[in-house]
Amino acid sequence: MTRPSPPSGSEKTGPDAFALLHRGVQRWVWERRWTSLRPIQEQAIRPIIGGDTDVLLAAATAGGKTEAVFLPVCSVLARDAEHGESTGIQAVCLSPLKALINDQHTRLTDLCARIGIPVTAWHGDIGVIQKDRLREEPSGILLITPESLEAMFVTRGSTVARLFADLRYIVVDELHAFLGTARGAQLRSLMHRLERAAGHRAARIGLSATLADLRAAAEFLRPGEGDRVTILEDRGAGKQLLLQVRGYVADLREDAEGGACDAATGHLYQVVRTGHNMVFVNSRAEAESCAAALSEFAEQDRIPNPFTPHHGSLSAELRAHAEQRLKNRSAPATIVCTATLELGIDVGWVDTVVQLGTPPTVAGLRQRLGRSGRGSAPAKLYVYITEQSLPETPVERLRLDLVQTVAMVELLLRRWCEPPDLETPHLSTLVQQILSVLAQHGGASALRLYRELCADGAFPGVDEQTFADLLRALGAHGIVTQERSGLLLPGKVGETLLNHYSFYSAFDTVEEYTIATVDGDMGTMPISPAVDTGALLAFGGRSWQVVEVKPAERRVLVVPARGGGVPPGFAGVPVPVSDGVRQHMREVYLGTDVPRYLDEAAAILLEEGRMAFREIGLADLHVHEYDGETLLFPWRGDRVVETICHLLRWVGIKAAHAGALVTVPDVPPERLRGAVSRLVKAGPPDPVDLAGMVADKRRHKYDHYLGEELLSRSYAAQALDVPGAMRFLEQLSG
DNA sequence: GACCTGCTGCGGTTTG
Repeated sequence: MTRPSPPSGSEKTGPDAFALLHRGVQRWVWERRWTSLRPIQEQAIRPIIGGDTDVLLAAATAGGKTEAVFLPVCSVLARDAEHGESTGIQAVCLSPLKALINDQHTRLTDLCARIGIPVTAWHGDIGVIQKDRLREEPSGILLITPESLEAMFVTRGSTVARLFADLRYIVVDELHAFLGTARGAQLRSLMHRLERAAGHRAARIGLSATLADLRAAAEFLRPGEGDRVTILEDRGAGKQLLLQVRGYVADLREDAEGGACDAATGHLYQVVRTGHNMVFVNSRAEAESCAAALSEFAEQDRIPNPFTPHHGSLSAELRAHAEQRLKNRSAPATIVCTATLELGIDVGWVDTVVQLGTPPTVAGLRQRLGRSGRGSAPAKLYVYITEQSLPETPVERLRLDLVQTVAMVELLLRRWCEPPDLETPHLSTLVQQILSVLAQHGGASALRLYRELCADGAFPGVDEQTFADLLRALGAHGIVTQERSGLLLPGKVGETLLNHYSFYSAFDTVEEYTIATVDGDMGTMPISPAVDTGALLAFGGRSWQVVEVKPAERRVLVVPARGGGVPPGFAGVPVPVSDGVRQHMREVYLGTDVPRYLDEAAAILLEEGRMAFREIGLADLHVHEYDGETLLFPWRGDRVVETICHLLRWVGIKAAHAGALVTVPDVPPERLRGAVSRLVKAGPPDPVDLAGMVADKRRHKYDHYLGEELLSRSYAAQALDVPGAMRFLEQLSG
């Protein structure tokens, strides 16, 4: 066969970056007939082969990140193998999804087989045979979830040091998915514990979507040394974006199925009835009802139904089937999905991305948009916003959904996105990690625990005093117990937690029913609200009738029905709106220009919102009286708004958080101002005291073992912003 | 009205 000339180098990396790759790896690249490596792939070779620096690689989905990491990693491993130097797993790749691991396993197997490096995929669906094989002969590359790695520490702690003795690289896939989350705190701790078990540092390599603050991501990757991480970014060629925000009005009070909703769905149908498209919605119920509504249009048109719902309550099989339909280019296919398809699961390029309703976050909107634009074709995004007809209340007149959407699109175009909270210690996850370390070593001293978990910043911000307080609280709850020698062991409750498989995840989930048909399980639904025999359900894009509920087995049996199903009552918590978005909403109200990406109806809605903003007098005031209630408009994120409510309650005023605003019943503006002035004069309470007043402070899996004092401190740090709230109250009183 | 993610070990039954 003919050999194309090797890919050429760029100025920045020198002409011989490709030459640094192992011969077997070079051969594999030639066989792929790649005419050149992408810039980020070339830039990554030198620092990764050098092995003496951590690397953060940021590029859009399908930007070739996986190869950028594994061409050099495999080169190093292949050379080691030739010198017979390795006796253990040399590279661990931590990934947030099982589907991504399967994907990567397929992609890497061919390259690695070529150079004789074993690749092992390891997660809950992988059989015990493959796992045993790796435990007996540890070597090569391990692709694993944080939860499975956690399980390895807990159930076979004594073997970890041997398995990872030769560890050179820790790769984190989709790093942005971990930032600022419980799972992220766990991941950080696991990386730290891996290096401690190995007895040396490994080069950490993070793969991320392009995010606004890559320095913050670097700091997450190597706490305390983020400024020494090598950052490689491929911002792409600045792909052209075709964007339209479409406005609709619907009278929600009279008929939820009203005419304007149909108008929006009717237009949407015309946009997505052909080609390959993704419609993102903000809830699982909406994914079901929207897919059903679109399917009805298809039925009326007598065309094969191209619409499939996709969300987290559907079984893995049904989801894989939907993904397969979208990938298959021979027939039109449109998937109606929630955030499940934001992460990097490969569904190929799609023609058009649609967002129904306000996007959840700017970062999420960017991820969703990134799915569109095949090759050099422009990315195409439609956003549909439905506001109420005949608005009466200030909230209705302000057209908040549309204005929030405009603010988010503007921020997206400026490359801004929500900053993750990386500073606050995640005490719930620290509880999990304490138990895990005790299981790993069969007990440990308090000092060893502190060194292993908190030193070097795996849990930044946890000082020795806080750690001691935490251990005391855990002792009081039977999570840990102390021997006379001082050795800490899991307590009775701790043992129970450790012995159940649900221990390995850092996040919490509620128990659910499995929805079962004669052909197999379709997915899950909440146990509450209760479902009765005979009820009609819309699920997986079809209608079903419940024939039996088996509470003991946690199963609901269903049979196909002819239609009329309603989506199950999925439970959920709101996604908080960030400070940056709310502050920019105020700018949008104060502005006068009408963005070109608004259709006529959306432009009218924006003008209506701006007019209401001026009429209510919000340009100068942040307070308004309506229908016996005083309304406050802080134009700040949900965290600040929530804190304002707590501060008002602190001085005896009943205040409620309602989206962007605070409502205060039965207190006229003047009296409220007086109370706020006194609060400002007296100065704010200690945030921990303020938190102490909050009835239910539990937010994370193990929060209820923290004890009142630590829980208040944790809540104050994570959920409150007292300085931010005081700034608004000072404006109000001033 | 409101996202997503993950999971061991063992005992039992069935099948070739």
